[in-house]
Amino acid sequence: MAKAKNAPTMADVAREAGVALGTVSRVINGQQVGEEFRRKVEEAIQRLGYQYNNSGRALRTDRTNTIALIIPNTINPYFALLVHHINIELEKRNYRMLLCFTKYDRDRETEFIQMVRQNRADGIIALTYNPNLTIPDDIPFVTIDRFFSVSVPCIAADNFGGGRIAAQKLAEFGCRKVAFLRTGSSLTNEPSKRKDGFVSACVELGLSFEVLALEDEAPYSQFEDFLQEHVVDGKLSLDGLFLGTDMLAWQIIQSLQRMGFCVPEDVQVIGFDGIRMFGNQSYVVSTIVQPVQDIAEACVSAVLSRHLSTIPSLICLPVHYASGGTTKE
Amino acid sequence: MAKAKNAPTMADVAREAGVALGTVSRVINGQQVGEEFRRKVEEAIQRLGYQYNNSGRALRTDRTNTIALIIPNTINPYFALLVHHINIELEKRNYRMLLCFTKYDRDRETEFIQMVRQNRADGIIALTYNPNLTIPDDIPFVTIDRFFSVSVPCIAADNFGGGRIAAQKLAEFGCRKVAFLRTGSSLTNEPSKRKDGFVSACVELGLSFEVLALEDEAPYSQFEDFLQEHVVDGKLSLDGLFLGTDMLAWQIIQSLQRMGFCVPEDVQVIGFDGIRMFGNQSYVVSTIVQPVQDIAEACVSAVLSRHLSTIPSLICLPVHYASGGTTKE
DNA sequence: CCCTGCTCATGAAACGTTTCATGAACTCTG
DNA sequence: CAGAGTTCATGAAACGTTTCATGAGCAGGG
Repeated sequence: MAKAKNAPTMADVAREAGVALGTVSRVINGQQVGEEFRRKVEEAIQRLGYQYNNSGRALRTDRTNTIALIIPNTINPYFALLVHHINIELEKRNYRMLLCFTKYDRDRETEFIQMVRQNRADGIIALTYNPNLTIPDDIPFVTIDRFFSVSVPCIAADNFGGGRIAAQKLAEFGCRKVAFLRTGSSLTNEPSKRKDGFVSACVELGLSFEVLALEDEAPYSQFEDFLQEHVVDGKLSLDGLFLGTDMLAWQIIQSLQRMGFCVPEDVQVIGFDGIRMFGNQSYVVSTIVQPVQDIAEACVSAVLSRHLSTIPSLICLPVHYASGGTTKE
Repeated sequence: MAKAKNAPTMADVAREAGVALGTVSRVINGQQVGEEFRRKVEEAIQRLGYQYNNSGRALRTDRTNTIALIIPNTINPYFALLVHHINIELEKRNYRMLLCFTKYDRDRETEFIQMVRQNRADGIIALTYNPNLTIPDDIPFVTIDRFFSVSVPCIAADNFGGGRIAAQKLAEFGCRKVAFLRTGSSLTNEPSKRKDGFVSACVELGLSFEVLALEDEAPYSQFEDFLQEHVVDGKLSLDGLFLGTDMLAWQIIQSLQRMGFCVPEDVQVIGFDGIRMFGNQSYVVSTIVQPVQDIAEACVSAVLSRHLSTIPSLICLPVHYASGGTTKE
């Protein structure tokens, strides 16, 4: 069966090279070692085909070079993008990723933190859906898009600014009556600022606006009901919509089309996230693009920072608008 | 700083409970232990807030309960789906996932195997793009969609059957002149059987067909050239297309629309994979759906199997057709 | 009552690293 | 040339588990 049972160890290398165990360790870790000793050790490593064993190091140092990422899933393209870039960023720094899918289940989030503790990960990056989550104080903890307290760094896009941009764009397109729709109203989270920014810009721009914020568990049909309520004489009384996410924007566009309305002719629709078809194609809908790569970078440097407490408790990264949508005809 | 330095260990628990170290271990691992001892140990664990430490166990047993997944990225929705289901499947069995993104880079694949070795993962599941990859013989190794040799289990969808279904569907739709387009011709991989199945069914059904198999690195423009060559008198001389992947199908549909053709009125298009918009919406294109969940399950049970050599060297799982596409209008 | 066999807790060794105190071999300074 | 300082290899201890040989305690059979 698999695993060669008597894989050579540092002790074997030391014996082969005729040096002390500690010397081998220092060669491997690139520390100060005399030229001749280094050569002897390296040759011995070659001869024996020695393979470094991280388990030993983890036990001794209590550091695993692993960071846990807690996230609902990898199916939503925004999450998939986050996972991708965080992994790349970790890899750059020689860290591994321990991936935990919560499927939006709050109990699982708690269980995962426990599991992470037992696996001695060196830190946690979490995109959580439990506003009452108990943040561990024994492991460096960084959140994405969720502000818990000043002692827990939160990395987010500039949601407020994004909301403003959305309103400005709708105004540019000539919209006069707009609405903001989203789920997740129960969370005191950063994304809820999308609404705030949107509203503030609508006021400044003199746009008439409405806001529909549903609970997380609200059925999608409630959005359709909202649309129906705004149909008068076969016409939609709204000419611009800003949705909390691209996924919602996509669904709304489908609904509008089923109802016989054309996007963007009858009504402009803007989403949030910056999802692209297959990653490298055009944007799925017109959208406020999140700087996923920068977010990933910020999360990783924050969680790996030696002095977590010196990290700002809220880091906002700039967003931008991009037009998209499947080409009509 | 983070980590509480003197976290209690099994030895502390043993002392607190007044029992031997080994007894604590057996309680924790659910082995035969007297009732009274078990109770004492459990109470001590509670009192001390003891946390199990996996590093110690990994060192001692040389098993980490971790499986590495080597895959190009998580941005392509098909890969994202695989990652998701494999993770879920591993979690069921109390295993963790070590995720390695190759970005289609062959050297990275090799480097990852080395890294996995050092991290002592218990096995590897790989979707590789290097047909010359050296498969390690010291770690259980299972591939997705790539057949290497009889001693390396390969899990795949029934690509041949899928190709047949595609041809049958096109025939049902009334197509007479069809084509199969794909990249990746250089790999002697399972997906290339999509062509074989398609061709065999075309022959049986009396469809006239063409095949365009491009190298991996071929620019997308070559597909557009192919389409252009088949325009005669402003009409497309093909009425059905089968694409190697949904991504390609999606791109082709965009191209066709730009060229002024309607899908499916002018030409039927079928992809392969079963990608859905945001995971739970309708299929992006009409497609042959891969049983991702079953593939994940098969990969995990294979790689965790105690007797890898008894696993069939090729496992094919059934596919099915699903119609999709963004609703026209 | 002795012996055998069983159940089950004990204590110690082992896994492969890192790290630290020790000291050998030099070099420099006055 | 003696003493102080520097560089660098050594040997051993420690990290937190699992596992194994040992033996204590007890029940049953003759």
